[in-house]
Amino acid sequence: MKRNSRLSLALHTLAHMAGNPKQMRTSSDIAAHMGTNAVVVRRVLGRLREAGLLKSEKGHSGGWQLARAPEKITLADVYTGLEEQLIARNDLQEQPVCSVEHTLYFRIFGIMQDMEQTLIDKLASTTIAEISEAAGQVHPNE
Amino acid sequence: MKRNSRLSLALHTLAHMAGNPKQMRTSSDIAAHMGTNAVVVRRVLGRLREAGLLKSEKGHSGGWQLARAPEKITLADVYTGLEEQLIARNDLQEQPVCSVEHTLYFRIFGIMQDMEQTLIDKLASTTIAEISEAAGQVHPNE
DNA sequence: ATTCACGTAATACTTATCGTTACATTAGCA
DNA sequence: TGCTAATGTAACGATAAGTATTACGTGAAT
Repeated sequence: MKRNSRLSLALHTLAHMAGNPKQMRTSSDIAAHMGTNAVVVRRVLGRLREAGLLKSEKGHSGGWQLARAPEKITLADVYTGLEEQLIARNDLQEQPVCSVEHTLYFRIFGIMQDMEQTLIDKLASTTIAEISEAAGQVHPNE
Repeated sequence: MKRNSRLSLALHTLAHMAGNPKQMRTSSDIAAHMGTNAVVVRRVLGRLREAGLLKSEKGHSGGWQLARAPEKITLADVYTGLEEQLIARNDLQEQPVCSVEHTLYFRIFGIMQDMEQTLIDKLASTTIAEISEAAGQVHPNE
């Protein structure tokens, strides 16, 4: 078990979808490809649906699809859609009383905020369509 | 309990030490101030001793001290001394077979490596002496 | 010698994440 | 209308990382 594999799972799945946006994929099929469980897939992709990146349909012939063109979905969209906060997570406890800790808190907090934004900027420069193309489409149906 | 409080603990402790470098501090006293256990303190500070930032002495009147002037210890020294890898940790599994995953892996890996270096650069611009001064030395003996 | 401090192994505790099961809901299809 | 296949979610268990605690060995000062 890895810590925080949600982003990998999401990016990997959407990059595949970018290779064939029309195709409807079930959480079960996706889970098999990713080596995990269908419920886990639905949990992760559910967040991206709320973020407007994916559509899901219930019932027979239901499943998952991109909600918009893969050229218009960046890696940053996926990252922020998951509300990950990989860097600037607030385990920098509550407001400290000690003046040294207080000073450190704000210095580090500021740096982490900058870093978080830098990461998003870097991720924003690549779309899932580019990933799909770069991968060479070895499996055009996936 | 917080996840990865080692860096906070280390920075906080060293910033205090910067305010009065001559003073010898016991892991017990430090632990009391930080709200943790003496063994935890020794574990964390032990890494910084190996990194050459601290000296420790056993026996009566033993304890911990900075190994060099606080003006010559940056936040980056502390970070790298702990070998933290806050960002670029390798929970990006082994070499993937799937071409899409492979492509993603290298793209993300490259970004994370850049981020890690960026973080170190940012931390390197501040010394623990500066933190101590900015904190206003409310408690000159700590 | 005794005491005080570090060094470290072993173990338990806590928390986040992931995996699994179970069941309700919804939509197509015969 | 029932059956099947899919999502949506709650509940619970399993695992791993981090931290806390206990215990004991070692070294140095008094």
